[in-house]
Amino acid sequence: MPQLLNLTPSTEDYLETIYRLRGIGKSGVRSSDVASQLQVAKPSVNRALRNLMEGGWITQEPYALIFLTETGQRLAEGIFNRHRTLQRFLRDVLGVEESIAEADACRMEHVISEQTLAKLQQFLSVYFVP
Amino acid sequence: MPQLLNLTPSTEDYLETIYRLRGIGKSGVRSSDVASQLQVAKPSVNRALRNLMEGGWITQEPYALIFLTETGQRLAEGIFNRHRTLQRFLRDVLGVEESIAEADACRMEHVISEQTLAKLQQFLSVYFVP
DNA sequence: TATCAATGTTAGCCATGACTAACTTAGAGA
DNA sequence: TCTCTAAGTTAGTCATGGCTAACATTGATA
Repeated sequence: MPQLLNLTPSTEDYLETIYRLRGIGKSGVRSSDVASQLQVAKPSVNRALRNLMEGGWITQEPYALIFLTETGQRLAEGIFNRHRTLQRFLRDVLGVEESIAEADACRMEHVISEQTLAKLQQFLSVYFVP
Repeated sequence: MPQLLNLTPSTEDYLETIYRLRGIGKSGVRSSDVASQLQVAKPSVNRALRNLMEGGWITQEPYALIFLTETGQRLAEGIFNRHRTLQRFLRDVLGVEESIAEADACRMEHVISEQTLAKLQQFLSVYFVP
């Protein structure tokens, strides 16, 4: 478990959401879109963004769009990768319903080790075309 | 996800620990053993026990041993079952190292759905003798 | 049986991460 | 260009779940 323990599950969720809303490269994300996506109030986002800025994972000028930094993007990709791997495994290997697989992946992505992730990926690559 | 969301991960950990320390039936568990097992301070246990009592999952007279109630025991068995299933799956199916599988199971047991648990058990029963 | 060390409890602090209320700012449209 | 609504921010509250310090109780042993 490498950087896993630097970010809390909550903070990982914010980072992943910014990534998924395409806060990549030159495009940016609005704070209120993060709020509605995660179903939280705007001030909750505001505080989380401050944490993410202090960690150097995003940049944001006051009242402006949110952008991932290079390291933030790498980190978000890692989280999203865990999510996608778990989701595929639950759905395609175990046969868990789509929506339940999605919800479970959302929670499990914050707690699995690097090794378990690697083994899951290995399992998928053997049984399915990636 | 049935009663899952009634208990927090932390509270589930306390309940499971009491169960594993054999707080079953007529035998009881000492508060300080829970503390050392979970590596937390005694007052943290004390507060958690109050929550567990309010939920009706344990009984404890002041300064005396902790006992699981009937519903507490059932709940703890469920948590422990999730733990054991995950651990076996990670270790025996995926080939994750014993100690890492244990640590992952410890965290994942609090977040997986009933359906995913059932699918994991089904998978194990097909490939291994239970 | 008196003592004292281990166990259990209480009170109060801190960080996290939600929230609402109240404000400031930005920018689109009249 | 003025206004006014939506977006963003600040301040302050609450619950959870850790912690330490200090106190209370119990029970084994001298």
